[in-house]
Amino acid sequence: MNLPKQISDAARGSEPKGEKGRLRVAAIMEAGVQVFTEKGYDAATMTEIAARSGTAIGSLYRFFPSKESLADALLLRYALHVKNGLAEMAQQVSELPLESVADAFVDFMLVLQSQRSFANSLVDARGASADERARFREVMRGGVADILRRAIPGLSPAKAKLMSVVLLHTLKGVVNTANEEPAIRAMLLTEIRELVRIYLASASGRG
Amino acid sequence: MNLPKQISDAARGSEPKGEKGRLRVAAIMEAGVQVFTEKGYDAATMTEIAARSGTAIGSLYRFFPSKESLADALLLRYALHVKNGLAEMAQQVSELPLESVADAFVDFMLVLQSQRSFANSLVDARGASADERARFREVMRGGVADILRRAIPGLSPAKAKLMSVVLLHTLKGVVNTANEEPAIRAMLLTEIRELVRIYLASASGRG
Amino acid sequence: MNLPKQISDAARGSEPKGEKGRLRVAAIMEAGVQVFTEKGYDAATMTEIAARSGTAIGSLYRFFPSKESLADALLLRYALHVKNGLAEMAQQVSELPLESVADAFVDFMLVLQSQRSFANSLVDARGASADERARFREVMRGGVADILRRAIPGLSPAKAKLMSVVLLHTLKGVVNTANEEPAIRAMLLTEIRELVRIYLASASGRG
Amino acid sequence: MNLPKQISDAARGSEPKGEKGRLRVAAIMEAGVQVFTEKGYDAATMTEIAARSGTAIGSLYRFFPSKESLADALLLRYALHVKNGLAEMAQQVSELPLESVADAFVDFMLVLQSQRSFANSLVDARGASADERARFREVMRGGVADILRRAIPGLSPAKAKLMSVVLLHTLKGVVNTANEEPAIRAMLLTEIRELVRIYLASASGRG
DNA sequence: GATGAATGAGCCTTCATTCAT
DNA sequence: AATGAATGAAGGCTCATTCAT
Repeated sequence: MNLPKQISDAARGSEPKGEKGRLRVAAIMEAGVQVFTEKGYDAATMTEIAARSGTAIGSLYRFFPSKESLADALLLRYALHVKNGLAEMAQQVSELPLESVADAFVDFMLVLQSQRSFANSLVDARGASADERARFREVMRGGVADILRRAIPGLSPAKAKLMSVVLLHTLKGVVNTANEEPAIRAMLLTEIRELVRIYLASASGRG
Repeated sequence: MNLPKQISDAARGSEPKGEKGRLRVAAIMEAGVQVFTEKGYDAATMTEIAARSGTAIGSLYRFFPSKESLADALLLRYALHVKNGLAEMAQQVSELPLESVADAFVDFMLVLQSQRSFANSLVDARGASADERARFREVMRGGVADILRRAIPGLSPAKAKLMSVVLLHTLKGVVNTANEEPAIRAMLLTEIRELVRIYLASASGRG
Repeated sequence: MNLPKQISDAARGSEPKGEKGRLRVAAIMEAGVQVFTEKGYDAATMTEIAARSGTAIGSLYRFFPSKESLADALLLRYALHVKNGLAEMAQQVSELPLESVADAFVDFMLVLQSQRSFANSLVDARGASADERARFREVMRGGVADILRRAIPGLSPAKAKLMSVVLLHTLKGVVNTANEEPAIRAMLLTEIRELVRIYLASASGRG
Repeated sequence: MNLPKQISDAARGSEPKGEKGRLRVAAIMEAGVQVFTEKGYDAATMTEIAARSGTAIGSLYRFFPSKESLADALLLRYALHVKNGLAEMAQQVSELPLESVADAFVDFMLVLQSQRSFANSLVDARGASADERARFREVMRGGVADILRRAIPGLSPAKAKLMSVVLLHTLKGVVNTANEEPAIRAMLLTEIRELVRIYLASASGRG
């Protein structure tokens, strides 16, 4: 796919050079996350990403042959990250009361947060390729749907999928609170927690 | 501010030229909405907006001295539009059962929809100025908060404001459903309606 | 096709602005011929062509939306020029002795000369679009074949076409002599004249 | 000059490394011919040439310190090759009827053909240095002139040189036929043979 | 000596904005 | 006031060449 060339090389074995390459890729990706987050996909420039990561523009293009490929890689990495997180959550969820599950969702978004808002720009602003964006959405929805079915026994797969879409959107609200003043933000988070809680409760009742 | 120059002129009195100017501004704004919606803020070009509105690029710049100012004006107009809609809703809301209020919110978003997604691009993609975006948010929140207080007697202003933020975000989900397949979309809307309903009900109970 | 936008505009009527545009297009094309000739298609830069024609790079792109389109336009113009020249020659040819026809061919190439070598770069170096290059070749061959049939009664169309290819190539040699020292060049031209002469004579005999 | 450094080294004596070096140089040159032929001088990249020859880019630059130097070396080698071919032809030519000499020229170009078109790119596209290109031309002309004097007794050196230029250009037409459809091509070749034949015959008569 | 990651000048192209007409 | 040609900064991207390992 759009994985950086170096990553696939590095996957085969990690010589000293691979090590340096990996560091560089990491630096670029970090810079990418930063710049995309700050400016949005279109306004972000490869030159700035290169500069911010201490890389020559040519080197950046060595690892990511296009702006889109960088966005894709970032999105993919993030998707993987989230997937793992959700998988973990899935394993603990069956033993948790529904309220805690709600909290877990919110907390999960809180943890992602910083890495998250850039994902929003890439997904919303058509930054990444259509494919990658679709994949991303699917991963998110699948992971959440899975948790929901464990948390709410008897929930049909279809219903879980539906809920995952709505829930995911609601949780996106958590990230958006980042722009509010701290005091307000805290209250907003509480409010969102409450909303998620009653959503799950309701579904549990209905289901 | 970023109001079109002609608008302030026109405010003073409407000579034939003012009339023509108003028409032209309207045409530009319509074209602006179209192009921003289709391409997003960054990818939209002033030249295309001018062409699409049958205006010379120079004239466009006479009315809107920068791309951002056009985005600002569009956002402002939209905010006003929404404000009115919400104000209308506010007047009917006190006599409605809470479920109907929930539906009204969703239906309202559905009505806005087309005009709405462009607003999202401008707000999310930093198309408009930070000021205008903030103003936009405030208008939305204020209007919704007002409705909430009427729909749910005893709701404190602060709580209403808080809820408006969360509710607004949830309702944004309505617009996003536009990308889903029709069958799925219908179910998603139902799901969102349900969520809004229980949210209001819960607030009513808690309040 | 790839005609400069301004040219088609100007074709409709020539207002003062059209006049300026035409001048500018002419300047650009002249600079294009120069630079393409000196450096070849690939090594030529749009920036230099712009500078050499006293045009801002943006303006250049207003008239010729891509490097290739400029090359195409240049080739087309040249093709038209040659076509006319050949058509003219065609009308005088039936009354001329074969030797004079041969000379006419060589002289014709001599006249074209300066404009010619750039055409060679564009055609040989894949500078222009494949279409335009094919069209160019066809025009040249058709024109020459036509002349041949008038000059050599009884020449079949197929044979004329064949001969036009060979003759055209031979005549290309005239242009190449431009790099030789004057004294040598004169003798080379005489030699080529002789070759063309005997080629025509032979064909006349054979035909 | 632009000879590969290793070649001069190798000239002194051939240690194992010299042997390996010579192989490598050969591989690079082969790849160079391929890539230059396929893409033309400008579009060819050193990286691809390196890859195609199984050589590290750094090594390529050890042998050929610049793209131009590689082109020069290729042209030189080709010139030598042609020189030998012409020398061979020269020895058989005195016993051949003039028609066969004409055919021999055409056949010779046919044989070179594949290696030839790359030379055209390098020479026409200014790929190689001006010096090397001049040298190349001289070699070709000298070789052909020599043959001409043997084939046509009494031909003055000056006249032979003159004819060689014209003849060489005509023969270049043989290579160009490669782009035509096979049926057409066959006829073109016949036509060229005929032209060369009468050219030689004429010179023989005149001489 | 071999390797290939790193470099950065420079290319083609776009587009917001200006200003002469 | 209207027009649209002109401008040039800036962006994404390529590739010849270098140099640390």
